[in-house]
Amino acid sequence: MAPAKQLSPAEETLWRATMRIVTVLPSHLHVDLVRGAGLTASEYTTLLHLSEAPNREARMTDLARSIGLSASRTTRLVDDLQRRGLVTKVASSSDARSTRARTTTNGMAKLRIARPIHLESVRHRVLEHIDASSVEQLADALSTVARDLESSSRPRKQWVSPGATPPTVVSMSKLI
Amino acid sequence: MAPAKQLSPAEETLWRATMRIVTVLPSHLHVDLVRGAGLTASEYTTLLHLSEAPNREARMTDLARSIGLSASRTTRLVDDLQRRGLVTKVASSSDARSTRARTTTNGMAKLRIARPIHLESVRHRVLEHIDASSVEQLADALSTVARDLESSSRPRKQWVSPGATPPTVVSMSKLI
DNA sequence: GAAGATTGAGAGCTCAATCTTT
DNA sequence: AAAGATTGAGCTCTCAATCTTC
Repeated sequence: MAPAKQLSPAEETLWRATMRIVTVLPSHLHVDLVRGAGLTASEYTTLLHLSEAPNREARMTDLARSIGLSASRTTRLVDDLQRRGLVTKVASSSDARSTRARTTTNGMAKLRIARPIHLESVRHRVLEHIDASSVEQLADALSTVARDLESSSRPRKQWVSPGATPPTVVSMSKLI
Repeated sequence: MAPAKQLSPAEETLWRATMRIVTVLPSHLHVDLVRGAGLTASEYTTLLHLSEAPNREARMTDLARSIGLSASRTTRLVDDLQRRGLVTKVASSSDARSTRARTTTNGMAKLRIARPIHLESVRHRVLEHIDASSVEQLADALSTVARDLESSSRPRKQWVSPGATPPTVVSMSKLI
């Protein structure tokens, strides 16, 4: 465990930019989507993942993992989408413990409306501001970071500090 | 308004990596900080910004803007830090409307403990996985994106869809 | 009236505890 | 026991409304 070196100037620049993007981008995309299509980011992602799954359906647990939310949040999210007619929950035929979520025709229609709105948002907020010639190398570099991030220890359970165990809710406002 | 072109393969790769980073990185950094130093990401950022400000203090409104949180959230955050002795609130001498937050000696000490822990986290989670030769160009590209993100219309107020106005809370779970 | 700060209400999310089925 | 899903409690955060001072 080295004694935590300072960041080099280039690293510091990179880091501040990263933090700013990580902080600000999600809310932009979210708002664009809510305004344009009446879907939250989580709802859009849920519908998108289901739409790409075999038979347009998935187990709750698998869905939770792929959209990156907790099981409990996924339950409430899907229940809400069901109330709005965009998704249905069906009992699994092979395992009575599990529930499967499936997109309805309305859900697919909603997604077809939302998709171009979101793509436009992605272009407008990010892609337009990247030089076309550097897209490829950027894709490479960030893919590596993303992959290694996945494999690094998941930040769950277990606590090192003594005493109480504060809950792990994340916010992140411009950590530098 | 063009009819929303699809993403090219390279763009799609870049986009998925971006979304994965934006989704996963904050929670990693947050947890590393909470475990290692007993500060949330927002608390750390607050202390850091105050520590860099003239006289280690700032108006609540200015602080809110620089840490990227709402005024109300900042109020409650600072109140909590004050309860823990890391910050004090002082009345402004020039404008009776405004309150200024100032870090205490304890707050500075806490920050000195947290800083190397956070830097180690940043290196471990991100910088280590980037080739040294590409840090500079990455810094350039992301800085441009970050800058343009700042200047693009802030996603506040005003609604286009008819009827109710859903609140704008963001989550973002792997939007693709 | 507008700006600065706070309070009230409520959304999104997580963890821990629980219930059912394997 | 362990896995899948849900419920209860509680945190972070935002918007809208309010209060005070300019």
